[in-house]
Amino acid sequence: MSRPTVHDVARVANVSLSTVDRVLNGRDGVRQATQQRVRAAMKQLGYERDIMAANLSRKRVYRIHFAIPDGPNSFMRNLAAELDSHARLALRDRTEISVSLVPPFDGRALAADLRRAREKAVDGVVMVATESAEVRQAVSDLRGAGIQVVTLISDLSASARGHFVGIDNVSAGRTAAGLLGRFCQGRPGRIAIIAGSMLVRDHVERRLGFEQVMHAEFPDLQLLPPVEGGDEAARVDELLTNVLQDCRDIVGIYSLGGGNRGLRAALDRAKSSPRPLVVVHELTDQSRAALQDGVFDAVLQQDIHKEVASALIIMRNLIEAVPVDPRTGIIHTEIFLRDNLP
Amino acid sequence: MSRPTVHDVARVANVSLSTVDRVLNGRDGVRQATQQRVRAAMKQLGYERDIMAANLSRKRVYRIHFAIPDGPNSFMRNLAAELDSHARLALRDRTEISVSLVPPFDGRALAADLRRAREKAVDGVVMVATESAEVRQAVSDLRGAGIQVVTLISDLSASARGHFVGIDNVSAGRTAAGLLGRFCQGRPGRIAIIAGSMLVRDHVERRLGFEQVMHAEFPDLQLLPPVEGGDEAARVDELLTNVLQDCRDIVGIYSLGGGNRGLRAALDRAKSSPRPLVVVHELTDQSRAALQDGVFDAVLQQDIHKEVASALIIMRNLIEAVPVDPRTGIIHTEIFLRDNLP
DNA sequence: TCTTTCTTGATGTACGTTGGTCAAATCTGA
DNA sequence: TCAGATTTGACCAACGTACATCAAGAAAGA
Repeated sequence: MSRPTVHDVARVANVSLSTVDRVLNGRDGVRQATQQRVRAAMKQLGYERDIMAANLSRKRVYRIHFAIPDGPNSFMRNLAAELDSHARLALRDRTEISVSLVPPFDGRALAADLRRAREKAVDGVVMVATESAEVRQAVSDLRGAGIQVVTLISDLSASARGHFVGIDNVSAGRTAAGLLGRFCQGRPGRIAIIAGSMLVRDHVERRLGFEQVMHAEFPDLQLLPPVEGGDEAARVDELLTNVLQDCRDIVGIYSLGGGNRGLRAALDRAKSSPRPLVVVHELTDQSRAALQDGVFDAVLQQDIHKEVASALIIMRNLIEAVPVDPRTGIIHTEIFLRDNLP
Repeated sequence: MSRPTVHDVARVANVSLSTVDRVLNGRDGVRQATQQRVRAAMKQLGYERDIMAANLSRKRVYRIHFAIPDGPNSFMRNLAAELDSHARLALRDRTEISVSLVPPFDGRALAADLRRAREKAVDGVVMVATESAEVRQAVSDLRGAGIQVVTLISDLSASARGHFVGIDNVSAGRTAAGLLGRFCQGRPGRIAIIAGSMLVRDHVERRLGFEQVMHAEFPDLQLLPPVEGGDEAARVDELLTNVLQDCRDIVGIYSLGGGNRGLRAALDRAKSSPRPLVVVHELTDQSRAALQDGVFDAVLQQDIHKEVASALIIMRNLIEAVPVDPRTGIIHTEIFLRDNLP
């Protein structure tokens, strides 16, 4: 009726409890033939070790380290806050969370932090990745040391990470294009793209998806090459102001990174007419207000709370070598219009 | 360093282990004053009972019952399949899932199933609610018997349910209107609304949100009164065909329930030109194909997998009397265009 | 003061697992 | 066949909690 225990396995395999334990925990001193018997019994009974009892016994604590970008970017600030609130709750589940803030878009700094995590001998590392050879090396070292790695929000290419948690950024870019294209319907002109940095994969992928759909479905709209604002409001403001002065026929803007305060400031100053249609990422106080005021038309968002929760669940499963449902890591991109603001 | 245990509480409160146990588990025979001391010690130490150890000790199994609508509706079929796959995994967490399929839109049948669940003395019931006095009574009886209730996908009004898991349906309706309105830009005409039944709250709420935004923001578009297709393809086909024949100036259609196969059949037969813009709910094989073929323009979706996972987490917390983070139950409405199909 | 009732403490067993120790049984090789 | 190594079994204490029993102590009523 209820689930089988080691005792049941021992009885069926006709060995002692100790032997089952030896097989289960990979200790040596068990003959090959006996191991087979025990494993057969486990399979026959459908035995699964009771993780909770096991953890209780060995006083296990999962130690998980988060490496996330520092800086004024309000999205990352929210992420840090989210981690703080999770840290308290996670203790209930024997999970200890540490967080370090690393300089954004700086592969070397991230790699250094990963090395520190390896020395602290944590069980797992969750990071917002920056593309660089050093980072890929550091990740591979972590995995070599038996430490699980999950990328969050921004992925690493061809890396040996365990899993990625975040939205499908190519799809997000395509969505942005689908919306912007339809919203601009029958109004030919140019589209400006503002990114944070092409060193982070999420931005690269968003751009890719955006351009795919724009070229294929809305050939009337011409794309300007992306400008990189480093996710900083002041820089975005400056760059966009220049762009708006240079091109008077901008009908749409896609901002796929941070610094939306600067975006709005530039738009308010330019007072173009008709105003360009604007799709941005991340719902913050600024972007929400801009949506309500009709300055932005759509905001694409990822739910940080759910991302952190997913990352923790996946980490636990990876550490326990439990098969991970790939759907767990897929966070859907939410679309906010003025009408469905929460 | 590590979390405090009952032993620590006993020591600080200067009582025996037995007394702490009595207070913790609400057994009687402890003086008021002593109870205070113990509780104070728990607060001081930040003691939280180790649920895993507790469950191990008392051999607890969470028994959770799901009552979901039966019928050919592919959305509900997916839900049933999802529950099956969860049932296996949940055993790991000491959770036993039972499922019963009840006739859709039938308050009496649902209430009867809830009564059966009460007699089986499960720990919690998750249901897709149908509005009816009998259901409300049955829910109140369940809670009276100490059984937790969570509504899934469709809520109950003014009910004593513990929580709701699902999308914000008013917001979904508003989103549909925002999209449909913009897509129909500058093309005045009439909008048809197809619902399943006004006995389920999700449909009522979607309609409400849709009409709010349509009236406020797109006064050029006139709304036809909703037709009720019972989420059945054949009936939807028939009803919509009639509507399309009666009104030649339909520019948009919002289908907020099931039966999208019928919707598409009717559209294919009518061959209106220009074709009406269509927003529907739930991504199925049919709706996906229609999106790709350009017959549907947007599909709003809720992620059943995440909903079931959330419902289970919330149930566990309710049963354990752990405070529940209200965000856990909020599932975001996903929007699919042709460009971001997964 | 003595009995009765209420309150508290001490102790033990259990849950399913881990991780020991120690001795007994079994298998090697010479 | 015997020493030596290898494999196995029997047992125990722990993890943090639940739950039961019994006895000791305190408070209340007679």
